[in-house]
Amino acid sequence: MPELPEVETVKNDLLTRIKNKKILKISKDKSKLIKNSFAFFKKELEKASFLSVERIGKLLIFKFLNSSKKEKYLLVHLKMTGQLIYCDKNNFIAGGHINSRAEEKSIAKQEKNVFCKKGKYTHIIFEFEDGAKLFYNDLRQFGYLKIVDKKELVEVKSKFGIEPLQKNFTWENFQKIVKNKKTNIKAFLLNQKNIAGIGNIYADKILFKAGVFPKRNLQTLSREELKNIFLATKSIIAKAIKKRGTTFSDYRDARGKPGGFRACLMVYGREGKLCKKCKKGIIKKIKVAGRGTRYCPVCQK
DNA sequence: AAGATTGTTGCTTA
DNA sequence: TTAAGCAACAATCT
Repeated sequence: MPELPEVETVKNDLLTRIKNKKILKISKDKSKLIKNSFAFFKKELEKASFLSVERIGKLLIFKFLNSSKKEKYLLVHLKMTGQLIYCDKNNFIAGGHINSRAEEKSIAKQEKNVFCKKGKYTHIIFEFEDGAKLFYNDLRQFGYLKIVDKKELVEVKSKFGIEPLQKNFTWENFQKIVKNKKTNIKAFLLNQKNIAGIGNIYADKILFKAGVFPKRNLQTLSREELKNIFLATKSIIAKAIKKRGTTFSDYRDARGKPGGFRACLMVYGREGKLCKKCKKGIIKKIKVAGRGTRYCPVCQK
């Protein structure tokens, strides 16, 4: 599932490829993913160009000027299974050439649900002036696209907490957010109003690294445990971005490629297996904050 | 074939 | 008033 590192990777991939390119045409299969009317969506975006691509939490923000030269923003949330796949006019999925049916098939086999052409789960296609295309694919169709103005953007942005890789994510600020909260640590990490961008996979990974049991209440955590969680958050998010994100099932970057962080997962998806760290504990799966949660009973107290 | 999957919202309760 | 917790929702796979 795309969380901060995955969305950051998509953002960076797209930025270099679509910035300032004129959008000629937008077509759709299912418009329910678009939260504006499709007529409005087309009218605003066709003949415009994306001036920048930004990210806050797990949300992508594409800035553009509409035909009246008003600054507008396209918000894209990939939720669980959304993908933005960029493909140039020669059918290069950026980073790899698809030039034969056989090759395409073999790639589709290894990486199901990735398309250099319109596929079963392609819902929206952006066509650019140079013949390149951007595919929005979404198997479960939980994601959304929405055009907003500056006022609404500010409103949306204000709901996010601190970004783990920004300067203001300091030990002091972290302690401030924790203060007076009464929930368990996993729910705290998942809440986008506290820290922006952490999802289920990275929350489990952070708590494993910090050696903290996910159900622990914030107020019972020692200063040292909190500091370990703070440091683990920083280092894990940074490392995951370096590895271009985690692919568990559906996530792909804008080049259609899986992320490289999966091998680094210590608990997610490893229930019933021996803990890689202590080699004693068997990874357990429980429910915390309504989410499947994996932990090592030996390493996490 | 029911249950699991996760990110987010909105409702209820404390 | 605010936060915590929980159900609901989206569509598909096992």
